[in-house]
Amino acid sequence: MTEEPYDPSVFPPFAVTVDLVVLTVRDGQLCTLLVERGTSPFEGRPALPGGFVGIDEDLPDAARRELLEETGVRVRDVHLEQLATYGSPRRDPRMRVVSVAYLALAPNLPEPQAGTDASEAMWMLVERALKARLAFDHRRILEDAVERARSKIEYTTLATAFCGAEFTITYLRRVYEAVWGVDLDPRNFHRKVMATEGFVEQADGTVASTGGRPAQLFRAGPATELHPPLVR
Amino acid sequence: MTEEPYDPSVFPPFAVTVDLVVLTVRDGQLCTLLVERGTSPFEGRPALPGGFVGIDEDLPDAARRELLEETGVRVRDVHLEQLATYGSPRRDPRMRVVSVAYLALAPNLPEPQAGTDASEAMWMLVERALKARLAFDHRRILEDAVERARSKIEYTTLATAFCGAEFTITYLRRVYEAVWGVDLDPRNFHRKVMATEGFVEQADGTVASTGGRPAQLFRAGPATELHPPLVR
DNA sequence: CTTCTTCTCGTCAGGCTGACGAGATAGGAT
DNA sequence: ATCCTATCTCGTCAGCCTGACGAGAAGAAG
Repeated sequence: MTEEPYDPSVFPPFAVTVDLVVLTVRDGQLCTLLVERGTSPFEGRPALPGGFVGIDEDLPDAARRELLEETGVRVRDVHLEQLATYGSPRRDPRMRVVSVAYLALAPNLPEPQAGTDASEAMWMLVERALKARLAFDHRRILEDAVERARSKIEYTTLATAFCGAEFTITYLRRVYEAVWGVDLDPRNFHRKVMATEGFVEQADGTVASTGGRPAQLFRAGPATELHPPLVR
Repeated sequence: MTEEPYDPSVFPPFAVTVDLVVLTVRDGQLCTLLVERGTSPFEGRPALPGGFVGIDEDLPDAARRELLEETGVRVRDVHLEQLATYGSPRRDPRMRVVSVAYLALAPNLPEPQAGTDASEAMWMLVERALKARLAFDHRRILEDAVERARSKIEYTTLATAFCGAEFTITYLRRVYEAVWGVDLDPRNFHRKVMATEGFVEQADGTVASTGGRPAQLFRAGPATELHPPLVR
């Protein structure tokens, strides 16, 4: 059952696609980017952005390209990582498709602009998207993505990927609260973040106000893992 | 760039394979299963077991089939999970291949038997395999698999997948020591495992000896996650 | 019976966490 | 100007968990 080289007839031809779960925090709530399908199957249903991988295109490149085409977002600004691969024989009724799903974590992005390729893209609350009738097996992919994000911010500094270049400790806390769906004690959270070396580092501009005492601004630090982790 | 249905010419044809990283602990050392390639490219080099996915075959089924064909191991006895997907355009010089890698954790298995399909399979110390010149990008896949296994036994009960049906706490500790490459304090490890509800449960047969006081036998318990985790 | 080995149970100091008090520093109302 | 309110930041304290390690229990070997 090993490979016979150079004869394409011996291996079955698959289509390979990438699907993207783009997560962000808008107004303190976890949102994901969806597009409305314009063609059969699942016409009119919301779906994850994605598309076919070119025959000479690397998988992460395909993910970056789709992200740019469908949302106008450059990957420079977002964290992108492979999530998992979904290849059930009947997940696409037309043909055998294996889809490599990617997870993107982005800071609060503007609403997709009409008139661009991204005009059909929209942000939806994750909570609502999980109840919607998504195309293909995209609901399952979204579930897996959210669970991945929830656990990864426990033991890595990835929560800063949801923030802009500079942010306050409170904003970082709201990210955790949105992703985990819980309330955290502001004082303990502050202590914990400041005690973790390399998680955040102080930015010069030291203030920003929301009605109370101004908060100091921070940047993401060089650390990538949290020892010990921030537990849910 | 969206899909044009029913016309196979619009999407590029890929070959899809599964590759398997089978890890086990033999003689207190972490080992992986390799096969020697009999054909070009990389003829004669050690490689991960694997092969093409059938056009109507689900990905986990293909992994189970390859595992059985190349090692004689039934998946009933092992833990199998998807690791990641590797699809660099030039990872196989013959054609465009996307490989879905699976990670299998198995209890101490017998040496593959000569005369079977698995006759070319062999166990190799992971440490040594990582220095060997593996075929394709299999070294990278093996690195990722080992790192996955190392971190997963921190916060899940998966270490029991390396044990047989019944085992001692000491054997479980040796699994951790082999996978992590560290020494653990037997007394603290024992306390920690016993304090984690559902990690292990006592088996009736209460003894087994290795020169000192007999140890009690345990089975894997119903828990799947460790709260709090066992830290490296 | 003595010695050796390994398993199992305890002890104790130090660190981390959750719960919560309280001062610091701003804007807005009177 | 002064008070009020909201938020940020720093402290306190008891309780749990961890690492380091002592010591008895239970068998094998000589």
